Amino acid sequence: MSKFYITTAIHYVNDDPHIGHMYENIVADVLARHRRRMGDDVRFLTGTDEHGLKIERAAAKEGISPIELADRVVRTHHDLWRRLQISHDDFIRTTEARHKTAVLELIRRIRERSPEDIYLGEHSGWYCQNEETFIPENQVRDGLDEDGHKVEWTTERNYFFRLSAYTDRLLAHYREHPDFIWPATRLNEVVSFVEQGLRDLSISRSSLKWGIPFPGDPDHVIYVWMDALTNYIAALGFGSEDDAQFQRYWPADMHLIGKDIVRFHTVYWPAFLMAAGIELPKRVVGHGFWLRDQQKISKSLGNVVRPYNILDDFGPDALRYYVTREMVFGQDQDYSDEALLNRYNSDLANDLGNTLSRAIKMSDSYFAGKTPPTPCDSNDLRTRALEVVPRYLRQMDELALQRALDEAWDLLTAINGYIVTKEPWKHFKEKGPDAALSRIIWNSLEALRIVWVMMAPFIPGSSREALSRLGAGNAAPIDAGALEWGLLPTESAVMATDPIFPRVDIPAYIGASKNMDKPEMPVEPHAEKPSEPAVPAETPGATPPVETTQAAPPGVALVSIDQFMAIELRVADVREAERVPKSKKLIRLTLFDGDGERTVVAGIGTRYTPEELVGRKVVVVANLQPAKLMGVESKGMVLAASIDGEPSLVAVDPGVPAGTRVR
RNA sequence: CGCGGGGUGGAGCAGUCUGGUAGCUCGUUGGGCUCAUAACCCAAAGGUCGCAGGUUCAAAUCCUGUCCCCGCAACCA
Repeated sequence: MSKFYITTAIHYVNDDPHIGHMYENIVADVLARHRRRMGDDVRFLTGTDEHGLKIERAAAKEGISPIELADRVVRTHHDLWRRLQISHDDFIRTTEARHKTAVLELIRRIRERSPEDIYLGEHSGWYCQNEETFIPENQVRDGLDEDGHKVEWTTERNYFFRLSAYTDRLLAHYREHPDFIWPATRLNEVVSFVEQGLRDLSISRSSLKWGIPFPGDPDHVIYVWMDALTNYIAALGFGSEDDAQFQRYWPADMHLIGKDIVRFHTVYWPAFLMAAGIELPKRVVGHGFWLRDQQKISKSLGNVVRPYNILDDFGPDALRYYVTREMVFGQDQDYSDEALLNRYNSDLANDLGNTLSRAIKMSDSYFAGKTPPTPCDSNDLRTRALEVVPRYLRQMDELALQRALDEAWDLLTAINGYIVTKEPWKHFKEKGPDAALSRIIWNSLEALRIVWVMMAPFIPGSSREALSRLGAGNAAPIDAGALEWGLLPTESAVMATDPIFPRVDIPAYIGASKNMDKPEMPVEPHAEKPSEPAVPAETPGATPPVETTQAAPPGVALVSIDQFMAIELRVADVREAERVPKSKKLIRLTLFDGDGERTVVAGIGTRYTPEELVGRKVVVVANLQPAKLMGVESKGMVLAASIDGEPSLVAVDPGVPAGTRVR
């Protein structure tokens, strides 16, 4: 029996899981269920990443400890995976003792085996006193971070991993293991990244407290990737007294992750393992993203998809089927409830469910509530099944889930065709339930049984139910053997009951739940959601988008009239306007504000042309801290309403002279 | 020359690596059936595969150029 160890990324507990996380776990689950049924000794791991600044600060904001926050969010993760029938064998949290043990052991081994590879060095960056942390370069503007706090160029002593020493070894590994990274386009990206040469990696922070203390230097905690990635071996008991599972299951057969974190899994992680003398995972698979209206999902766009309503109303299998059927594995795909429901109606209700109903109904009425007495071992359906099943298995092995489903449909469609051709209802009227009719119905049911067995990893709950209704037995194993032709028992009770996938009236459903797939619908309503602060771009585990901070909703923080008056808003005339070279949406405006001219750069180029701006009156924030954008100094800011990123300038009546105060 | 993805019948996509009658799902139209969930079956209409060159007996597929769209990054003060 071969083993199969598959992992998802560990999801960051700053928020409830969205469609991207669900997709990842569903795909991993489909693969895990498939391998299990093919007889492999499967180990399926998922979990949560709980350390880091983002959690630390979100917890502080709520006045609770980080672990309390993590505990709470983890509950919703568990809840969701249970509802989606994710069959993981283990769930790891980076705050668990076993995880800490493993991380410390990994570092110990690296130091023992490659003493030069972890060293104390200096890390320089923009440090914010107020937040006690380094701010990524792209969040620093003009000496201020995103929240307007002052930052200083600071040097901190950190522990480093000598990643630079692994360039050649990594490249050699990619060459010798072309399957290491999937799909191939990702491999190319990684190779070209590594070929540019690698820089050493900072693996500790003294400014951060919520993490694992660095061994031998408790002023530091272990930073991000050295912590997070280790979960894959920590869950197997690496570094503990009982590492039997590690011996058994490592190296992982597949790390399933989002395409955004492929680099960390194919560069950092293998380098760490090489340094420690541990075998490398066999394969890293980067899946695509779910988009919303062709756009990346992000909180600031307000388009985070959490189809909990679909789960409530249609159960896990509608969602499981949709995400695996609709997405070409590895590529991006647009999500919509409507597309999901169309799939549900046309595939699950009309094809899968309806065919089940019609076959069962006939067996029920022609053969007294049972499967027919006469089986059949040679016919068109059997021939088709014998062709389809091996193709299906091949597609499953190649991660072509969509095509595997296509194969199942090939047989399913053949069943409908077979029934129409044989016209069993006519046969019954003319000749009654004879052996010929028995064979026709039995063949249909048997082919259906195989279809539903093929569907089992994708829609396990419905498959179990369908097989039971078919008379295949409640407890019949859904294993590799179940894909053989001829297993349906004769004269076994069938259940002709309600449709397994009732059709849905899509316009009515969508009309009735306007906000159905709109954002922010948690599994369980939280009393209060932490609005998380900006985060370093390198967020491990959090699959798709690194979500950006959204401005607080109205009514959260009140400002006094004095505070408001401190902002000087003025009417200004646009005297000149031109696009900032090479920029997409920046326009450089020369404004007359009553006193003199000033240059303001505005990000309105997607909506306005320079020509139409000249001569307009705009409202400008006159006393804003200047900032440099694309090399152009901007002294102020033009007010505009923004609809989905499309700006619309705030206007005043034409007669208002430049310089007039706005309030 | 920043990095990457994409442009294929009305919609959404596969096919491109390994050139050889352009395929799938949905939708549309006509017919059939009545066992089934207004389901199912058959048939038809509908595409010069973004554009222009080139290689070739043959190009959606290979090469060159070009236009457009979308992510990331840079620039949303």
